[in-house]
Amino acid sequence: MIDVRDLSENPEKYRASQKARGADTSVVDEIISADAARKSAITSYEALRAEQNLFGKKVAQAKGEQKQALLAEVKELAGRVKAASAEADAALAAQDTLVRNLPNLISEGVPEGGEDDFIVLKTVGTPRDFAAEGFEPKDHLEIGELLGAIDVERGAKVSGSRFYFLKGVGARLEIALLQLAMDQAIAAGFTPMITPTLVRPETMAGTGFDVKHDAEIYRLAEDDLYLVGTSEVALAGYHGDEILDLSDGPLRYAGWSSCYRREAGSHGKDTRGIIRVHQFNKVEMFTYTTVEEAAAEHQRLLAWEEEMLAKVELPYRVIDTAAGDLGMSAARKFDCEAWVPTQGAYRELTSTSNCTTFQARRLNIRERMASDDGGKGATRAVATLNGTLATTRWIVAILEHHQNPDGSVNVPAALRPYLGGLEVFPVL
RNA sequence: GGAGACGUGCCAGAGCGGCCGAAUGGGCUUCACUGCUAAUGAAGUGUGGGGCACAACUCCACCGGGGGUUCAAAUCCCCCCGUCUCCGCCA
Repeated sequence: MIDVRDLSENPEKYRASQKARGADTSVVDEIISADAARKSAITSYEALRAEQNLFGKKVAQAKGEQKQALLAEVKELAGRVKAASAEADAALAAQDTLVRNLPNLISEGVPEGGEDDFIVLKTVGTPRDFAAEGFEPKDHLEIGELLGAIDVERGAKVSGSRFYFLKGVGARLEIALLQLAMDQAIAAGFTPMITPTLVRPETMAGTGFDVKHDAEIYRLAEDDLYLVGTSEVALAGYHGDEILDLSDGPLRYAGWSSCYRREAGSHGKDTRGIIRVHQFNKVEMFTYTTVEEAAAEHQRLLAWEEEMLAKVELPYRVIDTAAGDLGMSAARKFDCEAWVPTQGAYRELTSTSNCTTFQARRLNIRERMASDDGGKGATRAVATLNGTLATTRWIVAILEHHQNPDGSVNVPAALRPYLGGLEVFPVL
């Protein structure tokens, strides 16, 4: 949720942001007028209420006939108070709906345009030249089957399309990868967390997902619970309705969880293998910090993602996502995309977003400010950020990039300690 | 799933439907006293929003959340959420 006061004072800024997203700019003015309506409704309610309170005191003190007379008089006032209260509630709800649907203000420097208008910030490593090596690379599914690592047929049999089994070295690789990620996060000072994967609608909504309309979300209507697409949701909700002390620096959590996505709008896309699946595992970094620190923390999260990519020895590039392709809650987003040889393309392996105060406002997460006189200072919304450290999809790039002509796969050195020293995944 | 108890400020814990934003104790902050610490004494100590000079003062909202009854609700009624105890069931 954005800051309505800031919006009222700097509407141009928000119009520009909406325009950059390719979204409707008129909602900005709608919010401003809704805010004015809200204020005037509340003011008249409060005035009436004050009058009623004053009357109430008189009623309490009066006796007998006098009391009866006062009661008759105040009854009429009570009716007006009730009407004013209803009006104020309606105005508040109207404004709230508008504000909740307005995406976050994009940061300065975010590229304009849509999905294809990202800017490549850098490219690290070089894709392997399989032609020069004299063999045709196999895709991750073919390799996965040769290694007995991935079984999508039985995944489909048991659960449907886009489900799979990781088996043998496939299962081991996933565990190793996530452990490596977790250990890196812990070394960097993150608190490791295993999070709930079913959350309440308020938590989902607070994180910036539209519980009612988002086609990506699995719902358990019977229980009014929602399967998370990332542990970010649970980690953002973790400190909901709390006042944090950030005087010792940011609060950093590394969440390990399964993630669930309906992939409703992606029929026919990435249907082969495990690039795009309904369920996968992920280690996610999540930071609560101050608004001033948020941009620097965003760079740190990106650096940690790159550190992880370096450990598994993959060539990748970093992109700065264009405004039109940002999610509801992100003010800026960087993705790391690894080279997938058989696709001849870079594919997203990590994504880190700076959500500024957007989630914190919805979830009511504030920090205590220092005060001059040693007492308690005021509070204000914190900034939240998130970033991927490893996911099941990484297996795709690892298998393809580190493959040998016979289909066996070399294990990156950093993963070996987690695999009992195994250096090669052999063909069965 | 069944039965019951409870949910108040940083914590503990009171609170006849009006004088309760809320007793009391602890904690915390400031001051005083003390060679230091401790102890003691005094004062202060919720959050958000509005008026106003972001002062004094004052108004509104908030006693798990949401509705309702009433001139008036922390206090009565209903629903939901949560915690605890007992029973059942299943890991």
